[in-house]
Amino acid sequence: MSEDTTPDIVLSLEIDDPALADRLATLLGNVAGLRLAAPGETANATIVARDPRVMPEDIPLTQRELDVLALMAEGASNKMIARQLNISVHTVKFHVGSLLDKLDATGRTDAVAHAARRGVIEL
Amino acid sequence: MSEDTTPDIVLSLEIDDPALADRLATLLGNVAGLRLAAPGETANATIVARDPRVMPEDIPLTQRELDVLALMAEGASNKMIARQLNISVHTVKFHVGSLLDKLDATGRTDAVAHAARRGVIEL
DNA sequence: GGGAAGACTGGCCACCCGGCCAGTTTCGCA
DNA sequence: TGCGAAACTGGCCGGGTGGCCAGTCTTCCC
Repeated sequence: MSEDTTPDIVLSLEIDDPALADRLATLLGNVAGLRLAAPGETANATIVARDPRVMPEDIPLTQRELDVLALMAEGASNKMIARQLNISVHTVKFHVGSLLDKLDATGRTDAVAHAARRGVIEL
Repeated sequence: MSEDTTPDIVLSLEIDDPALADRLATLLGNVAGLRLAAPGETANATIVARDPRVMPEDIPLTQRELDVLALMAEGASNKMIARQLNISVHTVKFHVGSLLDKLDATGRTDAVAHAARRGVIEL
């Protein structure tokens, strides 16, 4: 049945919602040139869906907090952030404190992890 | 054309490889019940493909280092990690030091960010 | 005019972090 | 049997972090 050099595209599904996963599997099963990955098979691409219940509201961070957060994610210390942003270390601490508060984090590492999880920043 | 309550599933594409993205777009464009997302539209699911060239070598971390790393990503302090793993704070520091070394990080926040980027851990 | 929010700064302080030194034990492999 | 790797522990210490207090300035809005 095949023709030449182009094999099927192999897709894997990572969908939280069982109903959606089912519909997709059914629809994609009938598409020529596509194939769903067998268990353990490495796919060319993955279809993902974040459960909408998981990301409720986005956190209202100010521009300055985003600036600080981005540098934190780069592993910068308060001193380095202060230099980069041309503000005092005290001000950096002030913004970091707000971030820990808003992101419900216990420390800067936790804050970066939370922010990445919620899509506030991209690692 | 429509029938009842079931709208099309909206898919967005996030594919590094232009050729693959093109093939998928073509194939999926002809599937009834599916639709590709318009720019800015929120999709039900996203098709992603990580460029294999992007993840070269994996870092040889020991089991214990992975344990520590996972807890670090949760925002745990050295003391908390020590309690969790039933080892001394000194030993935790020892493993953290190795992690900073292997992950080429300047601090624990940087280490977690690097590890997440390289797929060593999942946030 | 008064209030609220954001950005900014300072001092102070307990605690944490990371790097240095040193050591022990256990395990697998040559 | 020795040798390295991994895991584990200790002391020490400079610097970083986070929380508390206090304040100023600007901007926006009622």
